[in-house]
Amino acid sequence: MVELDDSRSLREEKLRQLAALGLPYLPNRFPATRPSTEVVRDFGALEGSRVRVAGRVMRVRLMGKAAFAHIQDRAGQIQLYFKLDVLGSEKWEYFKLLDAGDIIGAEGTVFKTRTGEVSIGVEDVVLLAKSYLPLPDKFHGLANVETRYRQRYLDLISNEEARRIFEVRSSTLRTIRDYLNNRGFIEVETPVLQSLYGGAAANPFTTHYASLDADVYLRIATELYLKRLIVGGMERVYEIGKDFRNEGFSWKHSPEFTMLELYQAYADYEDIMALTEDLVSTVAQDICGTPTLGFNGHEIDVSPPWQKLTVRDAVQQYAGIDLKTCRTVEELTAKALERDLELAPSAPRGEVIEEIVSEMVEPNLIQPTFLIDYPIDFPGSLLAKRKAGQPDIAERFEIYVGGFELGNAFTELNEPGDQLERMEALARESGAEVDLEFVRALEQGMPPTGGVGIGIDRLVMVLAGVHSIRETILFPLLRRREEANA
RNA sequence: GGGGGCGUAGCUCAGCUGGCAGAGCAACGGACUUUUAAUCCGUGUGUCCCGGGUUCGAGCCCCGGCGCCCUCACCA
Repeated sequence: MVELDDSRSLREEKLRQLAALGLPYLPNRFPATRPSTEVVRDFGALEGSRVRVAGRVMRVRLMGKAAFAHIQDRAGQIQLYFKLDVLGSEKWEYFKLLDAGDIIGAEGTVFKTRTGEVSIGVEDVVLLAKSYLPLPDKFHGLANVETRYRQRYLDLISNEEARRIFEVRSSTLRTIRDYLNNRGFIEVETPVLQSLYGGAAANPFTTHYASLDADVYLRIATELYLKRLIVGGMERVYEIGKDFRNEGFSWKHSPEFTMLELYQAYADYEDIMALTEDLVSTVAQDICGTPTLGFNGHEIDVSPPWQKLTVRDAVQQYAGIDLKTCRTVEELTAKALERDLELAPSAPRGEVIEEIVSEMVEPNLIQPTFLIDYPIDFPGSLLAKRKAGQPDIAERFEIYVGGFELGNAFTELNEPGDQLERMEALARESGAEVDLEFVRALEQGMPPTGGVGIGIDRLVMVLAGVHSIRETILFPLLRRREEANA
């Protein structure tokens, strides 16, 4: 009947033929539909009654004068049964001009087939949107990683696993918000474009604001602004938003990622540990129905309480080095080099410890662990308060699950003098600019405060059991590419 | 940025030692009124990522490039 070379013009021709039948097609709306899974779930009540559904045609099995098709909607799939006798010859012709991939609306009677599948005996069908392009393999789905990311819609259409991951992500965000909102936290939004960046150690993305003729940065953290809000009396604040770090991609790093940061006044890092383990286990229970998660070949139990391990004990346990007796950089560096660690020749003590921890400790922290009490000169402790009576220890913890870092937290440094000194020292070493306005906010008086930052993408990785951060990001950044599709 | 791997039909993938470009699904034509990875009969898939080179002959070998994946490095 139709003899055209490519599938697109074939489908265009089918649409013309369908239009020529004079029946309704491509309406602007198709209201009052039920989700597919609701029809299946409520079969007992719906059997024999008329329902309307809509979705994408995924597979068609044409058998002469009858046909089965599955449509997919946001909830799942349902089978439709088309029969010449029921539809009448005109509508039957209309149906036969539809293609796999088309979006259709259907109305009909709920019944169960001989093999027991809840289905809809279609009495009326309408084309809602034409698909001019073929679907990926109906059995294998779409496997090509690059295509899955560049054309994520195809991934979502054809791979149930992709839909599942992003449902987990959505539920994670919703559960976290519910949890925090119920505990008196308020959600805020702080600037993404900043004229001075800070709050973490990372290279920023730089852009230019024409109106001010000034370079501005995409934020690398929300910390310094959220603490200003604590100074302002908000007491319990959180932000869930994108941070941007101009660094390499890896299975656990994305240049653009989502971070939860929360701050609670009158709390210290012990309180924040309790909050964190309760939050994460609540989210896991809510989303997965269990505190036991499969991740990267491990069974991870996020039920509280989590193991607490000081950096000193961890280094003793996993590297066999006693930080208490081994006090000079030279001694420590020698021991690290004995263990085949790579170190810059003049690395300061804090960096040597960091190298030991990241190489020999972290990969072993599979079950949820609070690694606590960092040496004050350990990189990343700039904004952490000193432990009472132990000025060389920062009240800081990092969360490890499955051998990788999930979050970082402090009893927040609220002494402006100490903060300024430490920022100035860092500025001398690394050239980082001191955020004097932040220090001035501390001078106004910040209550004792605990705070934590949790990588949402990484949390979703653990909750969904996927090993690549890109799997948790709908549209991961890819190099631009010429699309040569005709 | 370094190292390794991959790129073949719309999709999933084979392709041997360099010798006519392959299969399944999808598509198209036909049969079939409860199928479900429907089945049966028939048809065609193509910038083998791009550009050079070697060769009588390149999907395969060599050089250069592009893209993706893994890994290392970077990551107060």
